[in-house]
Amino acid sequence: MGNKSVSISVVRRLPRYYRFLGELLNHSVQRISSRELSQRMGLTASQIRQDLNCFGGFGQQGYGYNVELLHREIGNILGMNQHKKTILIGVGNLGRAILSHMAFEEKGIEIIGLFDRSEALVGEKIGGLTIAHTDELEAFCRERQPKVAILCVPKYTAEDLVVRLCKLGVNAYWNFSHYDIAVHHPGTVVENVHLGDSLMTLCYEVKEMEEPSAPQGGKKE
Amino acid sequence: MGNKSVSISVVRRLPRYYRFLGELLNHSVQRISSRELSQRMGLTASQIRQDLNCFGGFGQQGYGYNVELLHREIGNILGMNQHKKTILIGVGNLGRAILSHMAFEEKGIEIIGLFDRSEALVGEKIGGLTIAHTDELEAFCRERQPKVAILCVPKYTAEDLVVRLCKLGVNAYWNFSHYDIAVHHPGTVVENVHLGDSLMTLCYEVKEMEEPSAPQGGKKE
DNA sequence: TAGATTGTTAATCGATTAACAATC
DNA sequence: TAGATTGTTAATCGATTAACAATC
Repeated sequence: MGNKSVSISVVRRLPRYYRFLGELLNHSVQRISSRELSQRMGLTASQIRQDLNCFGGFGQQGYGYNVELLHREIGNILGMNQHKKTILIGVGNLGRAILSHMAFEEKGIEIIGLFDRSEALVGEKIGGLTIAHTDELEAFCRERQPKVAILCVPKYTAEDLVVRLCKLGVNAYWNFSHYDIAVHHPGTVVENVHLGDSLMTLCYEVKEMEEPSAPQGGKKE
Repeated sequence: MGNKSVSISVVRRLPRYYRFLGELLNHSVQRISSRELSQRMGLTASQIRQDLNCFGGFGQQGYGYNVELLHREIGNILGMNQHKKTILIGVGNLGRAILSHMAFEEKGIEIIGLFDRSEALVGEKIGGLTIAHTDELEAFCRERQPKVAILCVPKYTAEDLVVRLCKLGVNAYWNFSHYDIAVHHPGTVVENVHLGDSLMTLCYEVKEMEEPSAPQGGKKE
């Protein structure tokens, strides 16, 4: 079929489609047209049809899309039926929040290990898993072969960890640190969550809303 | 100067520039060319120059950019010198993680109130602020006039809260919920942090890496 | 001055939207 | 069949990259 790889813009919209379809499903909606979905989601119908057709013809002319089928298909495309062995490193506030907050299993992620470098935390149990010291990473990874790591550690810690993890065959990262994994380790798959960047973007927009595009400093006169 | 509003793609890159420049500053680097910065950041020099020139001519031909000046300018563009009155709603795991994790003041955000609807949490003190019940929102906002709300609550709670907050003049949201504020309340400024979506995007890429673009179900044959 | 590097215009590339024939 | 709505091609729009004259 010669699929040329789907653009990241499209991929990033899939989870949102998945959520909306899940809700329609909860409301027992059986079919939906691209037009109606587009109105609910604030997109164009064209875009929805284009996006979906990157992966296959899931609709039917004159009818629209079967909600349940489409929901399931997108779930499969996103790999939510998998069991990707995953470790989480850094069990501070953020790590704990993520652990308790995300529905990992239903996203195809299986957390098989927790690590921290603070002796005070090592040995503590969270959701059936015991926090191990980061010194144990090598032994653990050789035995259990995790594919994904969630990094809830500061930048300088991440830097060292990623070097070690890459050697151990971990090449996918959900990265909450400011360390630029993709730049330093090409060939890895990285999804960055830069909360600070997001907040700063909001700040910009707030400022813009209040005093629209005040010309900046700029050129000497 | 007739600034036409800067595209969101550009704005989203500003925090990253800011971080890189901050680090150069820490390493006592005084000047940098777009070319060298582009290599460090994994961008093109062209893009950096285009981006910066949306806001003014901060460089100097034959020299490059003064790191300290540029860092400060971008900080100002992002409004980091402001004191935006902000409330945080939902002081569970995620809310706490964010409170302890973000350097709010240095981003121009001043947290002036914490709210939760759980009686068990009301009265607890975190970082000098006492958690109040969400019932108090109206009284609080009328008196203190916050501009920004951070929503660390589930979707159905957010739905109700945003309606109330909009009436109270809060029109900027850092949104961790799945409620689609922008679709339902045009005129607000919203920055979504959809952790689940981010994780699912990673899952897709992991799957793609392992079994490159397996053709999907698609058309009946 | 010569060399370096910007600011800015033009060219390219990619993503979104519009249009419409195919078809259920 | 007539109406609806897809899948897909073509047109538009916007963002990125390349090129180069301006200038420090």
